[in-house]
Amino acid sequence: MYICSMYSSELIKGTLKTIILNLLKNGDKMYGYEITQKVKELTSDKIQITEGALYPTLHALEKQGDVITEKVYIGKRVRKYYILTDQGKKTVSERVSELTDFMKTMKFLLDIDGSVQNA
Amino acid sequence: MYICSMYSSELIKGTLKTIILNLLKNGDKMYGYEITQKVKELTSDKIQITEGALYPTLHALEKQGDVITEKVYIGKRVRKYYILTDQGKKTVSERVSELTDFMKTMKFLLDIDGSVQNA
DNA sequence: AAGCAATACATAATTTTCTTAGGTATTTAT
DNA sequence: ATAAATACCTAAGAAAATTATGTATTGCTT
Repeated sequence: MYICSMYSSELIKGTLKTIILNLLKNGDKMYGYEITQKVKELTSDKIQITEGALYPTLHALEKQGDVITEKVYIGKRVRKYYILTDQGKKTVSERVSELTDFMKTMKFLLDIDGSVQNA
Repeated sequence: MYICSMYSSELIKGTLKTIILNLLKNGDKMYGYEITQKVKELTSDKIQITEGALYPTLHALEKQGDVITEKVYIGKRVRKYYILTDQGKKTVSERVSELTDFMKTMKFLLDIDGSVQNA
């Protein structure tokens, strides 16, 4: 899984596209490595995206038209920036709403018996 | 995926064990079919566990010692009840805490840029 | 200057987990 | 009678991650 340090490997999957798209939401262009570092930083190392998960996902997002890319050379080293398309913007809000709704449903489902979770 | 009606097939995976274990938390013994119906009912049809996902998961939970089973015959039809073990109780609280924490992390990660989600 | 860590990209084999599709059989409602 | 609901199960395939590689540049340390 792309989560290494904190969460068990079976817990949550399928949120990677949502995480990536959401980071690009406000028009920032970001490159792959930058995304991994940003997520790591924002979550205090709780979520660490591995490269084996990241790059195939970025390529899939490009293929389905949610992002376009822009290569930039920093010296001899290449950086591939990812920018959200208009379609991508639609996808982000759909995905985030969906995830928000799912989390509400899960919260209800897990608290339903009356016991209160420590959080 | 085991979610049919509402959530996209890529969104969330890996929460099935947590859902099942949590339903058994307060000592209720439940059988497979009952679990699918309970989840369907509690989530207003938003989450529908398919049998192809359910039974292998139940067998895995038994194998790893989180539940034990008890066969009961209702007429000629068999029901296999699942009951949480002491180890299972530990697993539930770990899983639920983990999921709760992950959802908090995700919420922070998705709201970080200042925009407010409609929920 | 050598060597290691960090930066930056990428793919491939494997594993896990779910979907889809199939199978058996009993009970209840029409 | 026959269809729908109840109740169990497995197997083939797909999707998404993990783990293990690979390449190459840049910066830091000794």
